[in-house]
Amino acid sequence: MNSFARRLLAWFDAHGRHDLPWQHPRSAYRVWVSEIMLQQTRAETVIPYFQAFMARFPDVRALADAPVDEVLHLWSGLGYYARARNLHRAARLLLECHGGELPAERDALEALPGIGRSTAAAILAQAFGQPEAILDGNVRRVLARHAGIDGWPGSPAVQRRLWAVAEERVPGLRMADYTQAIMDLGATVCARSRPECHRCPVAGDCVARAEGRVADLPTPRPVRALPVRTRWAALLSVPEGVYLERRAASGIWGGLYSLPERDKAGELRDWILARWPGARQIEPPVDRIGHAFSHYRLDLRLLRFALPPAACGIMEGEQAIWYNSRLPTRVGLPAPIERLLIEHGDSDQWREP
DNA sequence: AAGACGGGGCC
DNA sequence: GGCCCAGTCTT
Repeated sequence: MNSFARRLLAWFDAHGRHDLPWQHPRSAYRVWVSEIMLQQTRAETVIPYFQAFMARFPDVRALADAPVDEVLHLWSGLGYYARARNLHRAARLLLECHGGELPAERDALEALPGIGRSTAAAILAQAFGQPEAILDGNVRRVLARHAGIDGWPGSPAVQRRLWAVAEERVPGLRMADYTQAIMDLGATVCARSRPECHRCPVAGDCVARAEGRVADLPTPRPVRALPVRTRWAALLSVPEGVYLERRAASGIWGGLYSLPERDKAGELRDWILARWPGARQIEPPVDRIGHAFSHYRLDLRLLRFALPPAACGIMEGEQAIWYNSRLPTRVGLPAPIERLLIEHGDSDQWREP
């Protein structure tokens, strides 16, 4: 075993995290779900979602048998909702093609939706003990610093070098522990800001440490300004609730339920009045929700409407619901929309006086 | 190769 | 308010 892995494992035995929920018990299914949740999301954020998910979907069959809306419901607030839809699709594929078990082969894993190179490797290493290298954000940071690799890790050339280093250092033994160890080191000691090099088991031969470049590695992504996108949304109230419709499966908030939206206020108003001729706009007319995505900033402006009492019954359909925060429907909601509905609570307050 | 895709935690 | 995270998929 190489010296890097040996020191890391000794550190892990003494200081690593041994109490994460997906470690007890460590089944392939639990490792898989945890790895998907952990994509782009911190462990502390994931833990409560993981617990709720396992309570509701204890195995592949429970997940496959559930309606996708319920999976999205338990994913609400976690973001990147394609992950949840892929997880659900993959569970159904596992039942069809792999007897409901996760395959222990890299190609078969990577063929499942939502599983790429790193996640496949994480499952193989942690659930099956195979000598596969992972390369997630934490590992990228540890290796870029320890090996002194310059350049933004998003670029293909830098990625290739990082993968090569990651593979060189795989120990072959204790793969579950090693995989957890290198992620833990990145999550705790070798953190993005204020790394604690004095506590690092591999600081002795860390290139960034030796060259005083710990704070400069890994190289940050090139800067670019975020565009602002303005959209108009309608808060349509009846005593029974607020009108929500299912969004398209792809794109922002895919598959979640949200307020009807248009690019222009006029388009939105015209659509509403055509559908509900008795709708009346409520003053003050405009409220707004600001929301930052990784690639643009959303300025969502709200128009409020009260509908005639009979409106509710007409519109019930599979793609639209009347949502009441006191009797929440089990569907996925975007985090800022859920906050709005909770803040305003009872829909009765939007009724006309 | 580049862009799309969420939300929260941290500074 | 900016940065970026336990990546993958689409184009």
